[in-house]
Amino acid sequence: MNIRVAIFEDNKLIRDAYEAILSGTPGFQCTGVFSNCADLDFAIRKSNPDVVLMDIEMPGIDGIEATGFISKNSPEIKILIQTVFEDDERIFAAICAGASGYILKSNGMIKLLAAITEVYNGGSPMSPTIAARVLKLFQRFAPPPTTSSDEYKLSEREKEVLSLMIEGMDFRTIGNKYFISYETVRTHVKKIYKKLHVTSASAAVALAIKKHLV
Amino acid sequence: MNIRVAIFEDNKLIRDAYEAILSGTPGFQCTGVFSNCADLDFAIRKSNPDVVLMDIEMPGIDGIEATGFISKNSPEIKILIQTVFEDDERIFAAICAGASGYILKSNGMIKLLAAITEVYNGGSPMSPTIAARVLKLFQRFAPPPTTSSDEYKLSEREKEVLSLMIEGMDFRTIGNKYFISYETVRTHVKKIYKKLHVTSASAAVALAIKKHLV
DNA sequence: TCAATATTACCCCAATTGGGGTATTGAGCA
DNA sequence: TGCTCAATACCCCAATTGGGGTAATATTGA
Repeated sequence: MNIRVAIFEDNKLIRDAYEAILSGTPGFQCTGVFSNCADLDFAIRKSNPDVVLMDIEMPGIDGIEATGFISKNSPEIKILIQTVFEDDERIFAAICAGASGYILKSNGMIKLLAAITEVYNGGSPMSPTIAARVLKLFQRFAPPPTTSSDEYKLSEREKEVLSLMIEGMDFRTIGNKYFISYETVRTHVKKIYKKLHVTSASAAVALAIKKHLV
Repeated sequence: MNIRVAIFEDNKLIRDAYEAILSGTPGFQCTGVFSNCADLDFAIRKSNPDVVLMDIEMPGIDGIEATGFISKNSPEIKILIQTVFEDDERIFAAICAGASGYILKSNGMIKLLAAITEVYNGGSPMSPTIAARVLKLFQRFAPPPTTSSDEYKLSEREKEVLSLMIEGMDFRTIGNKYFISYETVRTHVKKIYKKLHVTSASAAVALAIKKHLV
């Protein structure tokens, strides 16, 4: 199966080069080439891509706006940002908009193909310089010392039960899911509450989500 | 000029392999090999590295603690985390501790050398899978994106009540907080459930947190 | 090997919750 | 001026939850 790639790039030379490379490489398939995001919705539906190769700098709707639109409406599509810039603002905006990868145009065609494959497979290729900026941004925005999540030492079963509580299931339904009795679920829940120092499902769920215990 | 590298790794086989590779490759120099972080301060002063290759899983002081210590006391030293694990908690902790790069042990020796060079030059090499997790973590802490919090059209009072439910308060306590009766709180809660299409406090709390309704 | 823990399961009982009503007051709006 | 809706408050009742036990089995760890 080929990886279906749609290209958004305003520079004709680069655009044609990308298209040629993708069309000429086994495993890849260029299903759409666009010089702007004017009719983005149509472009996406028409090209039906697995991966979008997105230039940030474009006239009209820019690549970050377009990224936000695509990731909101078609979250299954991976978006690989391509740019000549590496400033914090754009990186930050692109990530928040839902970009899956962020590489520099200077990286060359072989790396580009590798990056496309990686985003397709769920990874997030980033140039090391980009990654360095992401880490710095991360450290800046990171919340105060969160308690290490297995601080509470929940057992595997307890985590499973807790995760279904987060889905809003009642104890009987949880029991059915795991083929254990209602009373057993209750036993687990009681232990969870003791370990988390809470006395209600709401508080347990809130804590679990906030501290990412599951 | 060689890149001076100190190795912290408890597995002797891996440790020796790293040392051999580094010693045998032009441009690199292994200035210290340590099986634990017992005398970390001394180890760093003695080996005076440009780059520390740090294993996360180590007996005694683990790699993350050690990373925090080094980056605090010698911020000019780059720390490249090496691990077999790729769970969010460790990645997050390592980044916050000041790691410059985070790669998987399965990545192989050639990539290891490339990664060392990249951290030395100020980049942050990351496996694409690691990077994907970092981006997800990032998006989690970044500004509340899509969720138009008034999607569900909760009234102000309802949002207030919901926010206290997230704190794990029971209805009576919530009533006392806002100087309204227990029954009124229940009335609000019922309306909240209808608006959110849930039937339990847990589900309401989970939805509220996930979609940033409050 | 012995102790601790995880997982399973049940009992009892009080408290809370979920869902269905009804009703009054006041604000905002056509 | 009616109409709608938010906010307040109460009633009833069934179901679920929270907290306290006890106990068997299996696995783990020291």
